[in-house]
Amino acid sequence: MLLYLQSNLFIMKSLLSNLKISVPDKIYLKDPESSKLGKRIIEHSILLIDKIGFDSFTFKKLGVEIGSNESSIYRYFESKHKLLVYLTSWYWAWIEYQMVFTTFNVQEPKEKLLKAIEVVTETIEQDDSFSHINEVLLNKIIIDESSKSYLTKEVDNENKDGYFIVYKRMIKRLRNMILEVNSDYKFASSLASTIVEGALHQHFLKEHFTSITDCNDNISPSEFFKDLTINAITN
Amino acid sequence: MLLYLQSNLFIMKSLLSNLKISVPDKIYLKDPESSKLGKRIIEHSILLIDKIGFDSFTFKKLGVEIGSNESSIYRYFESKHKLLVYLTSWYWAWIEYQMVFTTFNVQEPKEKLLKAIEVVTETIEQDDSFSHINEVLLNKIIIDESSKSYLTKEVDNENKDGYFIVYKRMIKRLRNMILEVNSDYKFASSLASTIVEGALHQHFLKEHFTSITDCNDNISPSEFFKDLTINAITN
DNA sequence: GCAAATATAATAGCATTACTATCAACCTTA
DNA sequence: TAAGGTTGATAGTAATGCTATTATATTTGC
Repeated sequence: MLLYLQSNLFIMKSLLSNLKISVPDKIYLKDPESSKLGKRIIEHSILLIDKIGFDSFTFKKLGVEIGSNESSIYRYFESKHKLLVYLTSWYWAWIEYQMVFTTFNVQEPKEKLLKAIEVVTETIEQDDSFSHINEVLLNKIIIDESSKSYLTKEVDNENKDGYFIVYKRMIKRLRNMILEVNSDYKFASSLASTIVEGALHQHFLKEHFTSITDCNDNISPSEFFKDLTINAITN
Repeated sequence: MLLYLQSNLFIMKSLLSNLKISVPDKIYLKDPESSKLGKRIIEHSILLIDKIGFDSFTFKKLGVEIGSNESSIYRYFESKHKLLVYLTSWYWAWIEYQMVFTTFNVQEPKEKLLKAIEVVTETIEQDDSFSHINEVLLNKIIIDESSKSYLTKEVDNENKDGYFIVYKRMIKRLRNMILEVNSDYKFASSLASTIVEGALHQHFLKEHFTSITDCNDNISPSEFFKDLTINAITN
């Protein structure tokens, strides 16, 4: 199955190189995909946030990193918060694409669901379709920082403005696959959101709080959540 | 069972009024429980963080709120981050106490586990044992802000210094109760940590992202996690 | 009841942050 | 070649996250 997944990934990557991951345009002032500087902002923001953490990250420091001016970065994003929202949206849109592609031709609902869970919970492998984006580091940022994008006093307004649609849409797809296996299951949405956030959390724990997780180099969060899901919905 | 739980709570509260919730002393410079000002700092930090959010919260604003000086607050806590770590430790120690007390005399492992899950996942009711602490608001803060206490570049050092032992100890108790029901279950630690963080997350979703949760006024996160746990570990 | 010790308040100061504004330079492309 | 848009440089501002110093209360121990 791993081999199958990998060859799938190969086909998908060649497809993706002609595609643009679509992020809601309210998030940015100017589309960073539309210019060289914009791409450098995305590329180096990922490197810098991974290096010093989102809390210490500033546009001034990013400016130094890309040999550009702070004020130029402000022309793309209103604030570092919006940049984080952009990065998380991009990430989930990319995961969503992989999820849809990987499960598209799978008939058996259970097999389909398990593949989808794998896509959202597995450790990320480098994808070279988007040369300026380091997906491995972006995944680390999602694990360490993404919850800060919605744990704010402005969530409800930003949610109304569509900042989190990609994330919610991806979770709804997962919920639907759960319901395809068992349409009587009462908690499909909660299970889907628990799988996604829970997997990020288990990845965090295996790096920092090893005593309260079973996940490590041998047991992956993916394994745990596949077992959990199957037991929860099939009886 | 609800009645039984409530009478238990009554006995527990009278007990608690003679007890002090113990928080690791590395977290503070001066024990806020040791003075009137210290207690005012805790009391009003809960009110103010709930009101304006942790990101906008500053010691200067808190000083205004309690009619005291910024520099006086700095004598109790090095930073607002440490104050958050203090509040979360206090909260989990309080939950841990309720968990131990509520399950103490319960013989049947499954019943014991279900009661423990209820304690960690249910919406909090006001507890008047600690007059300066509003547990309902503190619970809201835990839902909205607690992950910021460990999602930092300093986690590993702070973890070594024991900042998170209360939290980890509470999760280990829950893991042990899972193992008492089924000692062969392979993911007891991951399940315990998923229940605790997952419940906070579901509480957040039912307030802000209702489309990706099944939880609402009729279905509680507690119900979901009890069902999930039983299906996961019994077969 | 008074002195000593301790806690708190007031003020100032400082580097950094998170921006905004202005203007100049440059680079396209019609 | 003029016009429009993009980027860079510089400056400025209010707020943040502290530290330091000194003065004033308050508690306590004798």
